[in-house]
Formats: sequence, structure tokens, C-alpha cells
Amino acid sequence: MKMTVKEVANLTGVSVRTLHYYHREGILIPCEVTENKYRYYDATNLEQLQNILFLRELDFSIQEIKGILADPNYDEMDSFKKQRHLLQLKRNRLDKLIALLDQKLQGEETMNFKPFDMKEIEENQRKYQKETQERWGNTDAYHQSEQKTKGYTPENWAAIHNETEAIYASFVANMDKDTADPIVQDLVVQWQNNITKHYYNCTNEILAGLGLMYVHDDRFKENIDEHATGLAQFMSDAIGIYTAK
Amino acid sequence: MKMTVKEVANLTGVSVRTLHYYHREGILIPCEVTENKYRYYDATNLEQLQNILFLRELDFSIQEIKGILADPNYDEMDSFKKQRHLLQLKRNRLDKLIALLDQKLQGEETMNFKPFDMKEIEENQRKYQKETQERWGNTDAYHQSEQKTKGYTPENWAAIHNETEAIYASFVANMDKDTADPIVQDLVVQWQNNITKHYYNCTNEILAGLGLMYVHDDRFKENIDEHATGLAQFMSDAIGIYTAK
DNA sequence: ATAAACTATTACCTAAGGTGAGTGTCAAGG
DNA sequence: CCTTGACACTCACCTTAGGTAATAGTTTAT
Repeated sequence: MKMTVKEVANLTGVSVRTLHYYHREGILIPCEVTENKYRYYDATNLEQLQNILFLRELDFSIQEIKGILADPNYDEMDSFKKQRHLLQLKRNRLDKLIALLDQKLQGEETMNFKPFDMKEIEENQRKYQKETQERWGNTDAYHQSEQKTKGYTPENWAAIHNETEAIYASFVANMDKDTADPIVQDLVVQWQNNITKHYYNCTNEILAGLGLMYVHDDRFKENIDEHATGLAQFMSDAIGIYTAK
Repeated sequence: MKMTVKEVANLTGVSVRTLHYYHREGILIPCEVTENKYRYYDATNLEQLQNILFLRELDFSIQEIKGILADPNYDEMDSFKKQRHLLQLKRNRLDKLIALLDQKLQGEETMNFKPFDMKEIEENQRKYQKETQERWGNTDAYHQSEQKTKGYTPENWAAIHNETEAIYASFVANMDKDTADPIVQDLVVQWQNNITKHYYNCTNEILAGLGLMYVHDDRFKENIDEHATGLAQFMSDAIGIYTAK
């Protein structure tokens, strides 16, 4: 069920250009990019796109959307609830504007500007964002990551992806060894460097935190275990030993 | 009841920069601009601003808003009715999005993109615009005017205003003469040239149409008669004689 | 084999203001 | 009369979320 850009565009109503843009911005990365740079999208991509459209509807900027969706503790249902609330606020605002218009249709000379006000909505948007940022725990890391990833091109993303996958592969290839084995410990260092290089300064403390998340956060765990069952636990253990020193 | 930019900004929630911008774009011209370029707004300006905010809410561009508000046959009540309809469409759309979100909250895996669709709303916006453009009668003139006035700066507007007022004053000064008097007829020519120079190619046919509007369209009539009671009729008659030749 | 219909990248363009620098103006209090 | 803080002005550059070519490679169907 791979879909081309055009097919996605037709199905969803977003333009091809927008898909290109979302790719470059790193908020919707096609499941497959062939050698000749053709983009192909799958069902997961479509779901992500739907999420993006919801957030866009709520007037979040693309950068903000990136932050929300990249949140390691992102809770879809919780997010939907907040989105619902924001949509309701917007509807209330429209209701007030319609009411004001009705007054004017009655011939009332009303000089009212409150219905145009966006303060309440903006306040809730900020609240939403603040919560996700707090969940990132380390705001410094979050901001660094935001800054760094801002300018990444699709080529950059592809390179990062390859590099990351290579380290994953090495981990898988050494899963029979002890987690304290120097080879495995070196992979942990590579992993840490990879994060620092591409996202944010990954200190030992943060690395320790990540190690714990890899087993306790299902989103992370599932992702990692796709490379090999048990990999998440293995990496987490290896990181634990490394950071304990 | 003159208000400064800041006061208007505080009252309406619109930024000072936006007021500057609306001035330069010619969609909200302060009732008074002092020698040192300070802007002062009155109640009429506020009403106009409210209209602008309504139209902005409906996603009309500033240029489109200019076209709508400059429509010589602009009917406020009719406009409100259409605005109401558009706002309702927007609300319906929000309702659908909320419903979709509710489905997702129920855990349904729905891959629906229709609620994001803007086609219906855009279609109605086009309909709205088309109607006002048609009322301009001469679409060529409308477009010329749109193009020309696009680049006008506040200084341009002030100059045009002065020039126009000067002709009005001359008309007033000669209201005791016959409308066929060469002096009056020359003012008609100046009037025609003024329009051609600043707005669009004002042919004799169009001028004749304007002459009729000056007495039949209350918006025009009131505006003109502010300079002197009976001026609208006087100008209309003079134009009638000129274009009859 | 060729045309139609895709795909890609690059690069420039837009709307509706935001932001900041530098400067002029006004009202109030000392 | 002077100063000071709040306000006013313009100028000029910046931003977002893509739109719109132009140019060129690819796929697919005939």
C-alpha cells in the first residue's frame, strides 16, 4: 500500500509542494525514499499527516508541531483531548462572532470588539505547548535539538537515518556478547556521540535517562525492538553499565 | 472623540503596526492626520475597522477587503448576511473536525480527510467576491483601480485626497452658475481626469454612470453633500450635460 | 520508441504584519 | 523652562507556509 506524492495529495487534499515541505522540515518523512528520490508513503505516514492537519488547524506553527510530535512521551489520546478543547474554544469564538453579526443584522449599533479576541485561545495553545516541553524534561536539550534540526535537508535526514541504523545493526550483531563487553560499551559511546552530533549535547545524565526510557516508554521500546526483539532491553542495560561508571 | 493609534489598539485588540499597515493599504484611513503625521481615529473609523475584522475573519485578503469595502453599491446588511453564512460554514467545518476527533477518542481508526477540506468555504468566498465585482459593473475599471491603488503610499493618498477636495471646493464655489457654464463643465473634465489618473480609465460612459450614482446611491450622495447640500445633484446634472454631448 | 504523466530540485515570490533602530512630539511634574 | 517617560513616526529588514515557474530525470502505456 505504498502511495506516491500525488496519490497522497489527492487523497488528503494537501498539495504536493506541502508534502515536500513537510519532508524537508522533518515532520512527515516518507516511509521510503528510493534512489531516484521518489517519496513513498504508507498508512503510518497518513496517520501522522492527519495528526499534523489537526495541529495545523489549531494554528500551531510547523516548528511547534515538530516539537509536539517529537515529544518522547507523546500521548495520542491526551493530545486529542486537548485538541478537542482547543477546537471547542474556536467554535465558541465563532458563535460569538455570529451572535455579534446577528445583533448588527437587527440594526443594533454595537461597537464590540471582544468576539475578535484571540487571547483565550492563544493562552490554551501556550498551555498545550508548555506541557509538551516540560515532558521533554530537559528544556536545554529540547531547544538545542530544535535549533539543530531546523536547517536539516532531506539529505541530512537520510544521512542521519543511515548512521543511526548502522549503529543499531552493530548492536544487533553483538547482542550475544555481554553488555559490559568493550565492543558493546563502545557502541554506547557511538550512540551518545550520534545524538550529540545531530540533536543536542547528550550528557551522561541524559543518556542514563534515555536508557531508562528505552524500556519503560512503549513508544521507544516498540521502535527499537523492531530491529530485534530484546534490543531495547539490551541497549538499556549497556547504557546503564556505561553511565554507572 | 478622537483616538490615537494606541487607544484604538487597546480598544480593539489590533496592533499599532496593523493600523499603520491598514492605512498604507488604504483600507482604514484615519479621519485626521496631523501635520506631524499623527493618526487620529473617530467612531466611523472604528465601524470600518469592525467591518474589516469581520472580513479578515472570513479569510479575505486585504486586497479583497479593499475591493469589497470600496464597492460603490456596498450594502452593509446584505454583506452581513453573507458573512453570517460564511461563518456558519466555518462552524460546521469545526463541528465535523470535533466529531472526527471524538471518533478517534473512541479508539476508532478512521482515516478520514474530508473534514479538513476547505472547498465549500472557498467556493462561497469566491461567490461573495464575484458578486461585489459584478456590482462594480465594469470589471476592467475595477481591476485597473485595484492595480493602481495597490502601490499607493499614505502620501499618495493624502495628495489624492487634497486634489479631490480642491475640485469639490471649486464645484461648491460655482454652484450659483448654470451646470452648462463652461467653468462648471471644465470642472467635470478635471473630475474625470482625476479619476482616470488615480483609479481607472474613466470613459464618458462610466462617468455618466457615476453621475447617476451620485444622486441615486445614498452612500455617494451623503458623502458628496457633506461639502454642500445639493452638491451631489449639481455635479450629477453637470456630468449629465457633459456626457450628453 | 515515444508521449503523457509523473517525479525531482532549485530558486525566486508572496501576504500580513513583527521587530528593532533611530528620531520626533507631547503632557506632566519639578 | 527643563526634563523625562510615554507615545508617535518612518525605514528597513525578517518571518511563515507554502505557490509558482523552470528545468530535468523517470515511469508507464501504448
